[in-house]
Amino acid sequence: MEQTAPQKGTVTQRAIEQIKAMIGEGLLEPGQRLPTERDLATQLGISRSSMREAIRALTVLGVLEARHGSGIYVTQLDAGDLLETFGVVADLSRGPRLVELLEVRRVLESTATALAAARITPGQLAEVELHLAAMAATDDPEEILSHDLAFHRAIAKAAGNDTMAAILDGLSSRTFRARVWRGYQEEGAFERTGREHARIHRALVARDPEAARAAAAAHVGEVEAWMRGQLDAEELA
Amino acid sequence: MEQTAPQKGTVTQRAIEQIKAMIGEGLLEPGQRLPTERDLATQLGISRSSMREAIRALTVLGVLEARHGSGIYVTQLDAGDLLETFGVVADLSRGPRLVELLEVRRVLESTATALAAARITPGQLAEVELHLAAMAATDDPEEILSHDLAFHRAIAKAAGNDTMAAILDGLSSRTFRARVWRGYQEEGAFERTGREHARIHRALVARDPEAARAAAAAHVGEVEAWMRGQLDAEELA
DNA sequence: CAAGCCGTAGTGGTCCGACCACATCTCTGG
DNA sequence: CCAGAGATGTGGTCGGACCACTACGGCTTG
Repeated sequence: MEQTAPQKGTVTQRAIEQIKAMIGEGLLEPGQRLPTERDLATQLGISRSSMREAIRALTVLGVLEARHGSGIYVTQLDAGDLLETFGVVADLSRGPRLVELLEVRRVLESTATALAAARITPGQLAEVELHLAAMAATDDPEEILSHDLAFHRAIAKAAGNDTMAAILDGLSSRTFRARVWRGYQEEGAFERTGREHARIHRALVARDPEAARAAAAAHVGEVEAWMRGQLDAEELA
Repeated sequence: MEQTAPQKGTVTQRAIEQIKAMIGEGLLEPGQRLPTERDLATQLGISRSSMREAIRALTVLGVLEARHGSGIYVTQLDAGDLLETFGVVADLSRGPRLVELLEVRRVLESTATALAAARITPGQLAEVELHLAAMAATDDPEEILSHDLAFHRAIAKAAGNDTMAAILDGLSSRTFRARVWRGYQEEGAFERTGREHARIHRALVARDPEAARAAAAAHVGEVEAWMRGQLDAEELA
């Protein structure tokens, strides 16, 4: 009698689409609490198991958030929430795709750095300098990695485009970065990296977008070139 | 006794990480078939329900693919597979974030178009021209939309960076594009769009990367400006 | 002998009902 | 008035049953 959906795909898939549609149509606002799993399952006419799978799917996509004992909530739908999954791409990529990833990062990072040079506030600049100093003050690779990430993240944030910053964040996921640094440090590339960071910093201080763009592009380009070299070496082996 | 994992997070979450790790470490190759859900659940010491949720999660991430009656397989892990989820970002974004999305797209699309101008093959150029002609030959908005998407997709593909192409694809998801076109056509912007496409095409034929970059940036920039105008109008209302 | 049909075993898909772990509110006792 | 103990409701996990579909093999048939 009530034939709302004409049977396409699995029930779970349908449930995912329906909830997504509800959010898209504004029926569910960011931060809002959803009915319980049991109620939702009843409403959509499916079992709780299937509903749970749908919820799990939307959870990993950063659309929903399940709090044990409390309920299911729509996330803020921030760029960061939705783009968190981007990290798995970097983690699971290998070979030629790593170069492609770096190519994309070079394009975005140089643009973001240029924008940051024009827009960065004194407070944001101070944070950038903090990470820069921290990197120079230690020899612990783990710590350097952390501040390297934070350094670029702070710059991306200062560019004023959260979406771009979130993508860059995913493009530089921790495990991805760690893989690069591991082989990187054996070639005594720390000094050169430090110089490149300093160059980027100078451009930000000078509020020179063109210089910032060039410095950032060169910085990522170095890693890119190194990665290409690694791939060629592997091929010969 | 055998305390392999020291209880962190939910069981399902752990299962997701474990399978992801297996793939990351090369224990599971692209295209390979996994054990059955029942066996996997036993191996990881969890129930089938939890295992199914983990599989569902990795499925929506484009890492695994479940074929009813056949088994579970690792995808090719292509950029397209992994970045399919990117579309939901575009679908669920609203307001200012749409502008940010277009800003990212402008940066990437202009770069991709420039690369395409340098690398495009005659065959690829022919496909681009096919969609260009198809757009000019019809008045059906639906069909124009399809060929508009295909036009840009073909160019991105010709740039030779599949990852970048996949991101651009997500950035121009169908529903996102449809929303723009709907209001766009009321302002008789078809002609201008046509001219912009022609300009891009000329640059490709001339194999002029700089011209291609400029044309693509201007093209996306137009949409960007229109979107900004829409937002301002909404604010006043 | 070869080609096609068909049955069967095995797989993912769905459902159910029970119980556990945790968060939150309420009610009690000081 | 407040702190703590309990009750309630929520998501998390489990086990088992059955359905829908695929793939494979043997069987029939030409």
